[in-house]
Amino acid sequence: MPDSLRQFKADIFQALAHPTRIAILEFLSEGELSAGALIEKLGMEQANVSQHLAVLRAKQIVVNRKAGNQVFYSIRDPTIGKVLALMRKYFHAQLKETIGMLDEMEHTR
Amino acid sequence: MPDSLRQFKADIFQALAHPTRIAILEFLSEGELSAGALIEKLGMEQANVSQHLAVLRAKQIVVNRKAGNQVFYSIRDPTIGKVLALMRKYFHAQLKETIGMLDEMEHTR
DNA sequence: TCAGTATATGCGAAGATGCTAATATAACGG
DNA sequence: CCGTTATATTAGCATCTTCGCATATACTGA
Repeated sequence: MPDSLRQFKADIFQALAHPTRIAILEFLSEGELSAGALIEKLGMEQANVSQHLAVLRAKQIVVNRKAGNQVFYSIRDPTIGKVLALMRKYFHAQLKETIGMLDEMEHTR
Repeated sequence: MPDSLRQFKADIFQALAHPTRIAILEFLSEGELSAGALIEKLGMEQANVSQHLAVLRAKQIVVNRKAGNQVFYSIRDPTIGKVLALMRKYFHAQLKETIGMLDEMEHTR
């Protein structure tokens, strides 16, 4: 695989590599939301959220639609949602494994 | 979802957010490899590859096994491989969309 | 024990990222 | 046109990341 493809993937992962942006995508995975609605749900500075949205826009992970005064955001490709779902699964697997290890330690103590 | 979970996911994505580390994982997805083999396949500085491996180790994305002189690495959870496969699919979808746009521009020119 | 091979780690420079505060742009109602 | 609301952008600072270089550690065979 050419390095440019890997760079592309790395860029997408980089865009996902922030808790706030993950939160934004999780909210958006349930449907379109205005920037203001996101700001309220996240409870963060307006400028900060706007910057995170800019990152997601730059990588074309989200698209926006202007409606009068407001800007509505949505996830462009549902595959991104699947990636997040897989990560959830991954997290659970890791958690179970950790618990299993703790269990074993408990028994062999 | 609590923020700690999002932080966890973000940390994993951060670990994936580098072309070299993606290359490493792609090589490892075909099976266990020694650090030396990876260095050769990647054609990069030994110390650099070792640092990237350290990042992947820290997030427990890869595990290592010592065998005499060498250290063999492998992917701990195949879910990570699935995430990479999904990203490949995502890339193709994006590519197709871009080509489609170019096509349209061509026709309406 | 010593030389050689394989791998990891520490350090400093250069660049990227994320935050806050301030400011800019755009659309609306009056 | 004016003030207000919604959103984006800029600037400055602190922190993190990545790299190359040097060095450390660990194992092997003589």
